[in-house]
Amino acid sequence: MSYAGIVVNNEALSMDRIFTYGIPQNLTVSVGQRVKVSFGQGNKRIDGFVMRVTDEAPEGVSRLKEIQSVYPETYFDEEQVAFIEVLREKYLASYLDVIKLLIPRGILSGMKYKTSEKLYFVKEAEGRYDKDQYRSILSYVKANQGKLIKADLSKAGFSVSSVNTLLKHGFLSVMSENEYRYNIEEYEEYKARNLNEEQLHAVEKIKSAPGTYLLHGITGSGKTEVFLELIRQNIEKGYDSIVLLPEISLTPQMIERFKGRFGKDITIFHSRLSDGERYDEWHRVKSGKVKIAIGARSALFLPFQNLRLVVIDEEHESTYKSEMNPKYNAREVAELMMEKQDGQLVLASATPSVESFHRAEKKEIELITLQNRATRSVLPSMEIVDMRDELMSGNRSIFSRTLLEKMKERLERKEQIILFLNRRGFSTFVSCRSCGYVFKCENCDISMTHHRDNSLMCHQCGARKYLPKTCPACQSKYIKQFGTGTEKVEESVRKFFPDARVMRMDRDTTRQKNSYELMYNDFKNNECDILIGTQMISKGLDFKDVTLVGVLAADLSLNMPDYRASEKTFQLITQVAGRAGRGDKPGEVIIQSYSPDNFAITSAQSHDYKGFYRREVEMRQALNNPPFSRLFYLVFTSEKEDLLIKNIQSIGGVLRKHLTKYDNMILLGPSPCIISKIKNNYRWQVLIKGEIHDEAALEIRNLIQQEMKPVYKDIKVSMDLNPNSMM
DNA sequence: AGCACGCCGACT
DNA sequence: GTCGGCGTGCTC
Repeated sequence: MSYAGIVVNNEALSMDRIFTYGIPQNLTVSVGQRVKVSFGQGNKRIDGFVMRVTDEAPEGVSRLKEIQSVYPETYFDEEQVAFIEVLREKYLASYLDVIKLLIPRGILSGMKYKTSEKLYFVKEAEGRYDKDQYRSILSYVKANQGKLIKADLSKAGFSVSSVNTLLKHGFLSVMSENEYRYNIEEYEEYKARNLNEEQLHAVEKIKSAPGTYLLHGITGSGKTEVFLELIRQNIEKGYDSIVLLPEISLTPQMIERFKGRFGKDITIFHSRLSDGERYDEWHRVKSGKVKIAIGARSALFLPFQNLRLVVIDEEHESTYKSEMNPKYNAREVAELMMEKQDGQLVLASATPSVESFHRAEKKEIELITLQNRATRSVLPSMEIVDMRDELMSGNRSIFSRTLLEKMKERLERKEQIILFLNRRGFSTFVSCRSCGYVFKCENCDISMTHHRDNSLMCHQCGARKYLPKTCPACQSKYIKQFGTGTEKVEESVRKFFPDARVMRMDRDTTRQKNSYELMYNDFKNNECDILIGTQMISKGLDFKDVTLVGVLAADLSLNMPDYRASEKTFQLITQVAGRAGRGDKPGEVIIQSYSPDNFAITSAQSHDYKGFYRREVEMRQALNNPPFSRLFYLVFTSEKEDLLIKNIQSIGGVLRKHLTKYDNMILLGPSPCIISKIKNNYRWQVLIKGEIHDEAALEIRNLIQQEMKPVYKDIKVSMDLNPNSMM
């Protein structure tokens, strides 16, 4: 008898292991297949996935059960089992979590192909069927062999019962065909452009050897053309390619470009697809019909057979890190995949992450630079406006006088304006309106958060102090809590320029399926003068008439309680500035700030990535932040606040003791999370910082699971290595 | 997670 | 005696 090692579809923590089932004589079972088994005392019928098949009987198993049935499809092969194991350990996830990445969503709920019954002509009318109505149907079907279904004939005015008669007597036949639900919209051909010398050099370099490359190209330097050429060459060799983009960059414009170049042998894979569409795209890849995938992070797991190229555009974007289990980072996973395949991973950005650039400096990955704009347009001129001066001169509005003046000018000249305000979800900080002083934690270099009892608290280490009545730096009384959103901007713009056509683009206004495209087209067709938006407008948009970009509050991202606040600010300003002056007319950017001397802002102003990077990396090193350390972020949640606090304190003690066995690993907290309660669940956090290698993280995970066993029903734990955000 | 087993108190 | 309430432990 053969045996199968099976991961069962049960989310429970203690079920995360491999169970052995017997394979009955009448079934053929192989690795990667989905099977039905009975499980537990109740013999509940559940699905499982085959991880291995052996002839050796399992040891120490008293009651061996047999597999009941097998599904036809195979979701992974033996090689990928090792990959599943690696991801499971690296991201502290379960088998099931990882397997779910590899199978299209909707599979577990039994998704099926959508089939359609296509009609075929068989023979000419004869005998008592030789009548006009039959002959016309037959000739119509003959002319459209295999293209029509009954509904089409009905629409064309034929009688469906006559069609049925012809089918019944063998004049017509039907064949059911799988119908793919992918997007078959029309697209214009996007011709290959001649690459300039820099671009050619980049292509040559990348294709010369397998490995990871960091493609650092200023905005407008034509990185996309480099990808397109690499993909073309890859296809020529019969290999597959994946291009990952942040969700917000999957603009119609970008999709047009890829489809226009490579036709329909491409899949666009993102979160807006329905389960059915996702299922179909997955099968198109699986069956080898598709050689290229463009998509968000999850596209990385499409079942390509010969994947040799992965491009991660805007590699600095945080969306490549999953917030859900497994909390994987697409950059790391892609690298693992390409190492195994001897393929190439291209990380591309105008503003590379500090982490990636640091790796390039250490020669772990190869740096390739594109220094010139591909088109003849020049980089926009950048001006910083000190908002403290505005306040002193009695201007309390969101707009500086300079910006207002420039806006007026553009409106008169019928040029377009983009106003950017990075009001992302949660953010509160306290700052002095007169001198720009921001209350920060002395230990952590992050902004302190204002609490209702009028205290300031550091949510990283738990330090607390009272909010003084006057600014510690300049004694002014103008201490204010900040918070302005795009809606308020829209209102102000309408007040200042009642005749201007204004559009606001953020998560609230683009919720509906086509709203993004509609707004995009309106703006493109000059049916709008001023576009106000969040991150969403910071990248990918290419409008030739935009000559002014206003960054309303550069400080918003700068004062986030996050060690990457400066990095994010530099990236955002640079990206959004890149929207200006893409056509013939030169662009101008106004950056409004209360801390105009901050190096993140001044470096962005002078288009100086290297300068920014140098300063930032020094600070990271001084504070032992990544990339010089790793962070391990643990969040404990419970509805029972007192139970949570009691347990978190003891966990804190146990952890602190455990960490003494490592050098250079410190524990911050326990402290309440920045968002201290979500949906009636109280949240406390612990942050471990230091040289946390994967094994140490696993050990810590196991220790915590052990410690939390008695209260596992009441307290949930989330663990994230190298988290994106710590809220 | 879900189910069975088993130990204990309350009640016919 | 016996019904059921929940704590404990196992699931190939």
